[in-house]
Amino acid sequence: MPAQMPAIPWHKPRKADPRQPLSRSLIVDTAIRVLDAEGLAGVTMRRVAQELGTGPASLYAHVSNKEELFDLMLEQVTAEIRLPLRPEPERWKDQITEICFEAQRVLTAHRDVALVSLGSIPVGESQLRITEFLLDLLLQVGLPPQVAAWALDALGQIIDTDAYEAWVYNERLARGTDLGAYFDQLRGYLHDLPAERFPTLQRMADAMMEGDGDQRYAFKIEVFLRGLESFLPANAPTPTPPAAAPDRPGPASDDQAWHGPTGGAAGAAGAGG
Amino acid sequence: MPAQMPAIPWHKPRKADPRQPLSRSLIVDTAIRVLDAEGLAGVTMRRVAQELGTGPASLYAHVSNKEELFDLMLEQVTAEIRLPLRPEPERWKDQITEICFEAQRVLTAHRDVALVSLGSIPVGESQLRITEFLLDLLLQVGLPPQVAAWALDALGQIIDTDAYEAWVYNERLARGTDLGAYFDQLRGYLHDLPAERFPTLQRMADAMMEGDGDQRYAFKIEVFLRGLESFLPANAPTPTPPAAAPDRPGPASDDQAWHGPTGGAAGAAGAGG
DNA sequence: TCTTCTAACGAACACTGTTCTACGAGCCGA
DNA sequence: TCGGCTCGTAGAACAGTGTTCGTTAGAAGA
Repeated sequence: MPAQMPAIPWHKPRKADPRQPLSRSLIVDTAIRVLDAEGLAGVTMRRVAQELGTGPASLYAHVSNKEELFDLMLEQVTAEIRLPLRPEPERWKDQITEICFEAQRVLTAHRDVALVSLGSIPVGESQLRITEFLLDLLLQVGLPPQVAAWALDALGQIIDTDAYEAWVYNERLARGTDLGAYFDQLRGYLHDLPAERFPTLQRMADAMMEGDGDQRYAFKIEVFLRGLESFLPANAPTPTPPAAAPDRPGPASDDQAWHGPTGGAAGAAGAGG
Repeated sequence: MPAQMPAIPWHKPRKADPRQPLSRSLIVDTAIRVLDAEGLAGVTMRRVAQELGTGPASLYAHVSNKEELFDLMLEQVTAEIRLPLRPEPERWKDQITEICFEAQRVLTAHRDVALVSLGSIPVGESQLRITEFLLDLLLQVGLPPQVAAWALDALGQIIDTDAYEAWVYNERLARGTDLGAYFDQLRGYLHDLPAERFPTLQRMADAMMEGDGDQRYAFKIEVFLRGLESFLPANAPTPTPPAAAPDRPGPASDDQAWHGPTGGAAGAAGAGG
C-alpha cells in the first residue's frame, strides 16, 4: 500500500475514504480476496463490506443475494481455467486429463470455492466455454452425441467433488493436524477391525490408505475415460452387455441411436466445473 | 399425536414434561426427524433442543459438536441402506448398480444428508459395512487390489454427489419452481448462445437437456463400471495405454503389481456413501 | 436553483453455534 | 436419615450471521 496523502482539510471527505464507487465486479473481486484469505465460510457480507470500508447493506444494491455473490465468484474463478488451443482427438484422453488437473489447480487455488459449483447448473460464460471445448473434443473423437453430452455432467462432478475434497485435505493440514499421525491412526483403526465382520477391509487396510489425492484423482479420471472409450463405435461389442438402472432403461450400447427422444426433464446435474 | 391425558395435579411434573431422559441416540433420532422435515439447514441445535423440550445447551452434554451430531446422523441414515445377501461376482455390475440406487434411495429419503458425507472419511460402522461388501465383491471379480480399493473411493463420490444433486433438484421442485418452464428456459438459453463461440453447445442443446436424474445417474455408474472392467486381468491389453496425471505416475495397467509401496499419505477421499 | 432519483448506510430483526454459570435431583458413604 | 458430592440440565449471554427498513446525501436533470 503506498503512503497515503493527508486529506485536504477543506475537502470534506465524501465517505471517509474516497474509494472507487461500489460496483458488482469490485464486490466480487473483494469477495474473492476474502475467499483466498479465509475460505468460503469467511466470505460474509459484513466481511466483504468491511474490506470495502462500508456496511453490509450497501452490497445489496449490486448483488441480490449471498448466493448470487457466490455464483459470481465461481464464474470469475472459472475464467482462470486455461484450455488447450484446440482439441486434439488423437490424444483426447491425455488432453481431458490435463484439463481436469488444470481445473483442479485453479479451483483449489481458491480454497473451497468448488463447493459452490456442486449443486449448481453451469450456465456462466466461462463454464460454458469449457463445456464447449470438451463437447467438441468428445464428438470429434467419435462418441455418440448423447454419451458425449452426459459425459460432461459426470466430468464436472468428478472435478468439483475432487477439488472440494482436496481442500478438506489441505485444510486439515493447514489447521495443524498432523496428517501422518492421523492416517497412521486410521490405518491402525482399519487393522484393528473385528476380523469376523470386516475380513476384507482389514486385509486391505494398506491398499485403502495407499496413494495421495493426486494419484486417486488421476485414477478416477482414468477409469472414467476408459469407460467412455468403451462407448466408441469401434468398441461396439462391449465386453458385457450394458447394464442399466434396476427398473429403468439405461443407456444402450448402440451408438448413434442415442439422440432419441425420451422426453424427460433434465436432471439437476452440474457439468463443466 | 394421541390426546394427552391431563397431568395428575399432586404429581409435580419433573420438568414440565416427563419425557425419557436425554441421550445421544434420542438426540440423533430427533435431529433426523427435523432433517426429514426441514432439510439439513433446518437442523439447528436450538431446533433440535426445542423438539426435545429443552434448551440448546443441554445437547452439548451428549454431543460435543454440531459436526459430530451430523456425523452421527449420517451414520444412522447409512444403516438403513440394505445390501444383497452375498456378493455375486458373475453379475457384479448389476449388483453394484443396484446398491448405488439403493444408497441413493435412502440418502435422498433424508433430504440433503449426503452433503455431510461429501467431505468426510467414512469410518462409521454402517459405512464400513458397505465398503466391506463392495471390496469383497470387486476382489472376487478379479480386480487388482489397488484398483478395487481406489474404486470404492470413486464409487462413494458418485453416490454422495448424485444424491446431493438429486436433492437440489427435488428442492427446487418442492419450492414451487416450475421445472418444466425452468428447463425450457435453459434449453432456450443454450439455443440462443452465439453460434460463433458456442457452435457445438448450441447444436447439442437438446442432447444436453436429455434425460432425468436417474438416467444420468445410471449412465455415470455404467461408464464407471465399464472403466473398472477394463482393469480386469483378462482385458490387460487395454485399447490405449493408460494415461496418467500430466507429470505424476498414474495407475499402471499391470494388475497384481498394484499393492506396491509408494509411501504417500492417503488422500482425503470419502468412499462408502 | 430546485427537484428528483438513487446509491449508500446505520440500525435493527431474527437467527446461528457455543460457552459460562447456576440449579437441582439422584446417589453414596456415614 | 442425613450431609455432601457429582453430574445432567438449562437460562442467559457472547459474538457472530443474512437480510431488510427507513433515512440520508450526493449527483443528474429541468
